[in-house]
Amino acid sequence: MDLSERKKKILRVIIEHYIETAEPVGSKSIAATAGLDVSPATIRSEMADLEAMGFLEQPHTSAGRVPSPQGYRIYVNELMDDYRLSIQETKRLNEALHMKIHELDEVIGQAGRVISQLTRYPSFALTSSGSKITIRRFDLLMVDHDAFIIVIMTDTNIVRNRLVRLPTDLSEAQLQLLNTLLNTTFTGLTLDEITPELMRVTSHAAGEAYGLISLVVSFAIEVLEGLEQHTIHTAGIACLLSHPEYQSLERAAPLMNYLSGEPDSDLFPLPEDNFPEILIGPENVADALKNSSVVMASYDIGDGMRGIIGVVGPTRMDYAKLTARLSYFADGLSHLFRQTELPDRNDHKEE
Amino acid sequence: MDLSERKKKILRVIIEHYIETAEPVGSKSIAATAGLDVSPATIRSEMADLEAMGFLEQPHTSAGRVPSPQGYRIYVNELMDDYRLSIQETKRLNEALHMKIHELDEVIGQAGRVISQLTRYPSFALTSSGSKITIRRFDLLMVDHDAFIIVIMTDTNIVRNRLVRLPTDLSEAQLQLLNTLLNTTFTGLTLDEITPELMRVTSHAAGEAYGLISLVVSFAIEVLEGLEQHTIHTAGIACLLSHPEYQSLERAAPLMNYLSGEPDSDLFPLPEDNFPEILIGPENVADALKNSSVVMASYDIGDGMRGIIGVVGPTRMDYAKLTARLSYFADGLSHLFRQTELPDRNDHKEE
DNA sequence: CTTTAGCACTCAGAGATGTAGAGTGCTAAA
DNA sequence: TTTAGCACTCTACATCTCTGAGTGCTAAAG
Repeated sequence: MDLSERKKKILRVIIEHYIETAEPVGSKSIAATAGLDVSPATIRSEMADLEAMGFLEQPHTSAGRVPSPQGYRIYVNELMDDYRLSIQETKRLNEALHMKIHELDEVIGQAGRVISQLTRYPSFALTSSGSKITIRRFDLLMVDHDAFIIVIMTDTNIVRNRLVRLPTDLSEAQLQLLNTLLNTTFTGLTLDEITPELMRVTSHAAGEAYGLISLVVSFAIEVLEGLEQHTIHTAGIACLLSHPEYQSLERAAPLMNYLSGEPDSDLFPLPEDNFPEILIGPENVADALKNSSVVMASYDIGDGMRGIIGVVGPTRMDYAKLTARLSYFADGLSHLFRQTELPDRNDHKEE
Repeated sequence: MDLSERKKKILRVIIEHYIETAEPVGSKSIAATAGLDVSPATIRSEMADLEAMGFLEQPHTSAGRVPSPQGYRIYVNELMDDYRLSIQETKRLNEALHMKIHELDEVIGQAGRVISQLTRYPSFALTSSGSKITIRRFDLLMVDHDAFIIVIMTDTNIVRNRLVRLPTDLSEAQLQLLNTLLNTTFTGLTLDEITPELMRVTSHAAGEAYGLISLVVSFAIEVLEGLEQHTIHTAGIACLLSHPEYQSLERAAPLMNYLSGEPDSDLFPLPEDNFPEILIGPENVADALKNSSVVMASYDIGDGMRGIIGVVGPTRMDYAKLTARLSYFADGLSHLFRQTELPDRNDHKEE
């Protein structure tokens, strides 16, 4: 992109002005604001050029200019300054990061809710396991003559349990037998490797504990499926309504519907590096997002899993501020997961 | 309430008409619709009476009448026919009830989402434990020289777990000791009975396993707190936007904000009997709900716990249909919990 | 006493009209 | 290349009118 310095400056001023006011920007206000000492007329001809290049759009003839998605893109890539978080902001973020790590799902959801509150945009949160998950160990705990608890732990250190009540009685010895059988046969297998075939063979070997094997293993399958499925959590959908671009229901309703019905998690590509990812308008895959933007960051959960957290809003968002906040928060989450105890983080973020 | 038969009939027709069309009802359309052969003029004077009694309201002089909350209340209490679910509806409801019982929280949430889809209203779901919950048993599972899993089971048969990693090593024997200590000292206690005092005393008795006791017990406390706290799940908030009364943002935004920020669960009184509860407009405690109605039903989870599921919508809702659906669904959930396996329910619901 | 027809009255909503203001593009001069 | 000037365009807002639905009241009829 070979834009003259002046064009760059003008584009940048327009975008930042528009991000703040949400109203089309006219040549006059630019001439007044910008450090460049030229008349509105000059700005006008530059703006006409920028529009011809596709970086600006005009809602109608007598309105000012509005950035196009490509305009935002070039702004994000080349023009935008890094935003330095203020001390208050880091403080708030650190406070928000003071959460206890319980169930993984809970943390994910909680993180989303917090981010939504902090940014005043709807948020989404999901996890992504890089590799295939397997069961590391089974434990069966007898609680009653006809009931026991299955405890399953994956190689990613996630623990799930279920209470099972049986129609028939059960001896401690049986349960022991079953337990060792499970641990020798079904550990270290991915979802694909647990075939009905294998289950049948093992069941026969188990003798009287026949039905129990399939009971436990199908719970294991459920767990693995659940973990690979990456359900996506959304929070703060109502935040949309506070932004001027969603004052009309025609604009707000489709997006809200999309977000509240579980959006397809495949549509959010995992940011590869640790830097936040920005998807502007039509860069989004999902139709419902074509008029909106997504900013997201990823964090390390440990054990080969990553989490993604992001916000959805109008294309007119303060990308600089949002990426700064999100990546700080994501970093904080990584720390949190790495050492369960959050370290003092009074330091400012250094780019 | 001593309303003449004719007044009752007129009120009923007005309400049902309004529920269908969402538009103020005029005397003419009533005269045409209703089975009573009187002229619009007569209807008018009756309507004037009904308005004076507080059952109808007039948006403005030249509009028709609209039911007041009291009008709905009398309709719900006295005038409304029981709605008989159609075969398709029972079918759909039964299909929706074909869900697997995993984690309790999951079922609660799932039920809410399903109800929202079926009714096209936002839904909420929560649980309520009648009595105090206690821990029934502890299990500690060693997974590594420096890590173990805490498994806790409540007297309400809820099982929760957590993986704990320690800075120091740990022997199997220590864990055994700890386990028996926990089971003898901390079972059967309510949240209030687990005092810091008790923890300190027991910790000393534990000797070297000092810190571990408090680790496990504080997890137990977390679990108990979590269960007593009744977090409320909401789903399908965006459904609001499809109803005419929420076309304007001033009406929709406060309610959506209320629902998406976690509403206070105390504001939803537990329906005492098994019949659905209806709260019309100002009958609601929460300010945000004063212009809306809530219909809810409760179901039996077992072990002294009940679940509540309900929908939120405009006061103009088809209460007959909603109560029928909700109570059918709630009954289904009760069955589901009672026997984990849903029985054939091809029968229609008998009042 | 109740019901009905007739009639004047009220008021929201849809259209039409006018105006103000912001912003533009073009042209010609600096 | 930049700038001032100017005619032009178009939205937003306010005002106005008109229409139609629905009412309440009154007086006559059952």
